[in-house]
Amino acid sequence: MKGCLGDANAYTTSDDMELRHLRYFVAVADTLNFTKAAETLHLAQPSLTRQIQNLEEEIGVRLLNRSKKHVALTEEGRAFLIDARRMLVLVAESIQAVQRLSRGETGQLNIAYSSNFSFDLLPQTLGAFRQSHPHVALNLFDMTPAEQFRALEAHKIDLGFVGLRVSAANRHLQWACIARHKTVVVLPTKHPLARKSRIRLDDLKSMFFVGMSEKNHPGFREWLSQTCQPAGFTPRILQDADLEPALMTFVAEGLGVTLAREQIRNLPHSGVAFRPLTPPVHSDYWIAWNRDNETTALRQYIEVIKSLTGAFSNGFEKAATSV
Amino acid sequence: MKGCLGDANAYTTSDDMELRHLRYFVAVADTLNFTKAAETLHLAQPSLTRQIQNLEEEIGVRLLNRSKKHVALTEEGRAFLIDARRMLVLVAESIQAVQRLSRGETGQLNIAYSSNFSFDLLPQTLGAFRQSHPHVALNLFDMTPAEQFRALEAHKIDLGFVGLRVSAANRHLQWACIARHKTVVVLPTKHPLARKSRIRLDDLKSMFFVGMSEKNHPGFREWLSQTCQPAGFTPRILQDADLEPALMTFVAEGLGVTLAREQIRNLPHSGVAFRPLTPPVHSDYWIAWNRDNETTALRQYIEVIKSLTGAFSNGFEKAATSV
DNA sequence: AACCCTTCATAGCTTAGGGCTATTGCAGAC
DNA sequence: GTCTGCAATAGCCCTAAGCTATGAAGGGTT
Repeated sequence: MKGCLGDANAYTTSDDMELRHLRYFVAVADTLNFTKAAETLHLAQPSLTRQIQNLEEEIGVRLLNRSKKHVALTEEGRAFLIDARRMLVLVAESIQAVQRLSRGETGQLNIAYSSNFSFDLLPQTLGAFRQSHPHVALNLFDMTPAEQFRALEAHKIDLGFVGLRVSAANRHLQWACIARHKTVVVLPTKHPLARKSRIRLDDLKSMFFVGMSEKNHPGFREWLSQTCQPAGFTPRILQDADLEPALMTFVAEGLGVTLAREQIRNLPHSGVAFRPLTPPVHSDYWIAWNRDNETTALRQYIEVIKSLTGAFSNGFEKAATSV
Repeated sequence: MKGCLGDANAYTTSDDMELRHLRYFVAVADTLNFTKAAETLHLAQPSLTRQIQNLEEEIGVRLLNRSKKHVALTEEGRAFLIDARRMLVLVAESIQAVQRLSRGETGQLNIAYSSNFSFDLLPQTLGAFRQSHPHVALNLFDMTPAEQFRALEAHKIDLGFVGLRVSAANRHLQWACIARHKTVVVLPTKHPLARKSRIRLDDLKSMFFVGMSEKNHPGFREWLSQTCQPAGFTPRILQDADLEPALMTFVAEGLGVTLAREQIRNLPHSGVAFRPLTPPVHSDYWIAWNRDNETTALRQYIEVIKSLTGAFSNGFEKAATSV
């Protein structure tokens, strides 16, 4: 695969043949007339003659039989012509392919999301992007946020719908806030506070909390603390849940209350009540990707996401996208 | 396939990309280090830097991310690297293929012969050639001499075991005499002359002859006349045969006598006798090929033929091969 | 035969650009 | 901070690709 440095044979395959020679040779072979070929190449005939001579000398094989008056391909010339055409086609196609790639028209996007927190933005953005970029392959992966961060670091995915922004994360990460969700209090139905239709943060000051494990949901504790900070307390977390269903169970069993995005209501639940906060508190939803992995397709997908989110919650993404 | 002259897109696929750019790019991609890549290319680093810049500018796509200190491939770079390697491999392989072709190691040989005149030289030469040139494809075609001449003219075959040399033929033909056969008189068994064990040409002066049709065996009449000329007569041909079996039948039926190579005895015959001439008369056996079609493989096959024929009948081929 | 036309090869000049050296500028490492 | 490693830039040189002019050799025409 590499340079074949030590190989004596590789040396015979002359290193100063160039595509120019192939282009010229094909032109001559097409017309079997140096003068006409030179014209179509916008070239003087002696230059062409010389280059073809160089080519033949280079590979050590006579490709053309020139009798004054008639030019004909030799057997070798016929064989080489086929290959020369193939090479030129391959060159042109490769360039076009890479250009399409750089325009975001082709490529792959590996996207991770958390199924536990299904929200309708993902399919919506995928649909819109697929329409404008039909030749980009979209590969979806269901991962916990922690898995997403690892996959981002290992370059296994290009974009993660991670939810919470993590301050301590890999500094190569790029972030964008794509939604702002209402935060709700999750508490047992038989909890005294459940009788109130709206709950103040302050009401939660002395409560025990159930949290999401750092192992699966990095940033949850930090987010919870920051959310409660305006009320002047730090939530005391008694128990961690690995996944959202466990969180619901723990709350139902009275191990504590918690805060979550209002989408958590979509999860199946029993014995659990949801109450809005008053005044309302919002939680930003973030996506993350690798700064050094900014494919055009990725950038354009993020643009699609932004334009869609901007449509239903305008005004905040300017601040959000700034790192 | 051709130049795609009118196509606007073809213009974007820049015409001054060269294999050099690919070689350099692959080197850089291999090491991800301009300085080291330049070394392995026996090149100064600034030159390499410039060429890679040119390449990127040329195709309009950033292939490498250079942060001072680290060089990395972009998505586009990864894609292009694969193609670049493919192209360079194709170039090297094409050159080697055409070189093998020019050394006669590969290729095709289309060879025609006349089955009616099977003589052991053809299989013998094929066997020897196959051993020294195992990768040359040998295609055999059974044709009458006339068909061979037409096929030679149409470049459908590369070499014909035509037998008789034809003076009026295509002037692009090249000839070689590869054997000298004894000429025998073919006559009915009940013919008075059949009682003699040896016949003088002179004995045939007043006979009627059976010949081979010009349509299938061009040159036969000429050969017959020239053979009889030393005896001072021109054979009178009453009847032409299209193929050798018919010739035998005609002779057996008493339509006339004829002359032929002694190999004609190998054909099934009844009512026909063969008698040597005294003094002995010889007939040269010729092969023919196109002067403008002299593949190396063909040339080497002819060499094999000559060396084999030279082994059992030395001395005559010098004169014979001269046109 | 004389002539012209076509076409490839050669000679010699010009110049673009590929390569070189020297240097800068930046980012990590110590 | 200083040192080191490495890519980019600046500016010069010289190879070689391109040009014009000319030669030479067939083929066709008169």
